[in-house]
Amino acid sequence: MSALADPTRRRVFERLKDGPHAVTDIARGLPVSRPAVSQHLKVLKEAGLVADRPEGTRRVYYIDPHGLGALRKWLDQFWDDALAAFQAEVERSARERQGRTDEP
Amino acid sequence: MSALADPTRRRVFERLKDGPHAVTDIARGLPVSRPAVSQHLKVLKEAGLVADRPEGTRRVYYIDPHGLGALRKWLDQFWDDALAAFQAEVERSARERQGRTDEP
DNA sequence: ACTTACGGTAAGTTATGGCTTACGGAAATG
DNA sequence: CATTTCCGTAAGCCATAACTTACCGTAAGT
Repeated sequence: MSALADPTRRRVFERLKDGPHAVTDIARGLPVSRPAVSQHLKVLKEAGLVADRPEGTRRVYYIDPHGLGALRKWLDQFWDDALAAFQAEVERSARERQGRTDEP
Repeated sequence: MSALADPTRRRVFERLKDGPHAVTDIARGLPVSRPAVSQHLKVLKEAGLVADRPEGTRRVYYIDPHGLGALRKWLDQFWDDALAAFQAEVERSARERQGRTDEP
């Protein structure tokens, strides 16, 4: 999750959304150097968000659905809990407002 | 998204998962000072992930379902696109392997 | 075999951001 | 009105991380 913090790294990641790309190809259009992109890809790979395969002299990177799925699962769980707490709070708030109509 | 990068800030956020809490209450149990928690809450608020209301002399923070929903939506969209690209790639790869059985 | 293209890694610099201490303002309490 | 509690903000420090340049290994083309 902290792997997607940096804006540039997110751009690298989003660049892979439409399919596999080589490193130089990814770096094209980004305001940073190619080694910087390599370093970002390393972080994304360690986070399990991307994978890579050699293809001749170049290295093709693509999104790893496994890591992205884990992130989605975490967020969904969080969403369920938070929503439940939120609704409970709304009800509690309503009950409190109701009880206060005849207090001071 | 980059708002949830820092581990401490995630702990602050997760602390609100079960309902609203005041600042001092949140800081209790965390290894950082209260002002640090305030700063984290400021970031989370600017990201639209939490909201707050004054309650006497204290300030109660709670998760904003709207911001969290937006994040979830973004991730779901990303998931769909990435998965589609991944499956297309798998098919392309299979087709390539098939075509290569009688080449060289 | 020589050359060229591609990409990972090292070293060093700079910038970003998280933390602390210190201070000031607003609301309840007496 | 004085005091206390709660919280946000400012200033400064320090660790981390993002970026660049330079270098080296590897695979393809000629």
